[in-house]
Amino acid sequence: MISQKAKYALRALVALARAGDSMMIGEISAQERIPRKFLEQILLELKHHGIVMSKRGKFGGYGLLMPAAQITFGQVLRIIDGPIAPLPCLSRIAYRRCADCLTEEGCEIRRVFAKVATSARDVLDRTTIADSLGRPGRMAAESVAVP
Amino acid sequence: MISQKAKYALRALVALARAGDSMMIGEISAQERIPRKFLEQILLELKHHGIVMSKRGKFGGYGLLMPAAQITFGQVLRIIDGPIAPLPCLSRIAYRRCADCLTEEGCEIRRVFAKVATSARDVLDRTTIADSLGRPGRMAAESVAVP
DNA sequence: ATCTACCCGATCAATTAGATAGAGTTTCGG
DNA sequence: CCGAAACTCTATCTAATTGATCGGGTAGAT
Repeated sequence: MISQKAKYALRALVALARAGDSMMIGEISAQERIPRKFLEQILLELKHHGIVMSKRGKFGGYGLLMPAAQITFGQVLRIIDGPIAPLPCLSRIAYRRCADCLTEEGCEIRRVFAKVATSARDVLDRTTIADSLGRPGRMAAESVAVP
Repeated sequence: MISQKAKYALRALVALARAGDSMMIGEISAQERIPRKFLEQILLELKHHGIVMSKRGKFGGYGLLMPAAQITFGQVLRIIDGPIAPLPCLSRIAYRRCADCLTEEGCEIRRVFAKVATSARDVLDRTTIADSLGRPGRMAAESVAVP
């Protein structure tokens, strides 16, 4: 399960992408039904990671810092929830050896979950906020296809 | 991330499958480096779900109740960790509507994670304990293939 | 009888999730 | 310059979950 926080972060980014320009925290909060103060934290975190930018003061607000077609779900999930990998010994951003595992190559569990991790990353690192906005059909790879 | 508990459960089952017959908790615990009392809980839970059986008294122990080729990773994970789905609204065993989501069909987040869930289940529900025991190569689907 | 090994409920410490609070800082209109 | 609006940041809180331990209970073999 992904955290509620990550879901909120993705929803906020989708809202910003759909709006096409900057929005105030209050607007996003109301439109997406996200607790306002919680959303503040989330957007701040996304800002610190260079995903969004903000303008302070009256008529301030948040806007995307990168094109929506360059922000992947994987990127956002890693910022908010940490590793996507189902086991610490399979994480690329926060690898940790399993303390109770003798040899990594011989680990049956690891072998199976490596496949799960690969296919999850396949989807999450290829799907962008812009992709998710489109009609239910085609996403990622197919988005560049010729009609 | 799957829980430590689920990892222990899978490791215990793999150990039982490899051994080919029943083992005492103490043996599994020592061989797999799993805290003994914690392992008791886990095996008990697996027993309640019909995955393993036990014999009490002197020379007692645990054994697989189903052939290792019929116990899937998905099955074990659902017993120990609950739903595999990354969102409650995508779970088959514990569906819950997202409280903050207006329409399920229009939810961009859901659409993307539905793909992740499908590919995770593809692996986890097709891979059995027996599969994981084999040589690093071939698993699941391919195991019935003609040479 | 009694030793062994499983059965099972209670408890516990540490961490995390989800959220709220509040003081501070920047920016603008007038 | 003033003050309202809006973002910034750190601290704190509560409930739930995780990972684990404890201590007795009960069945079975000798």
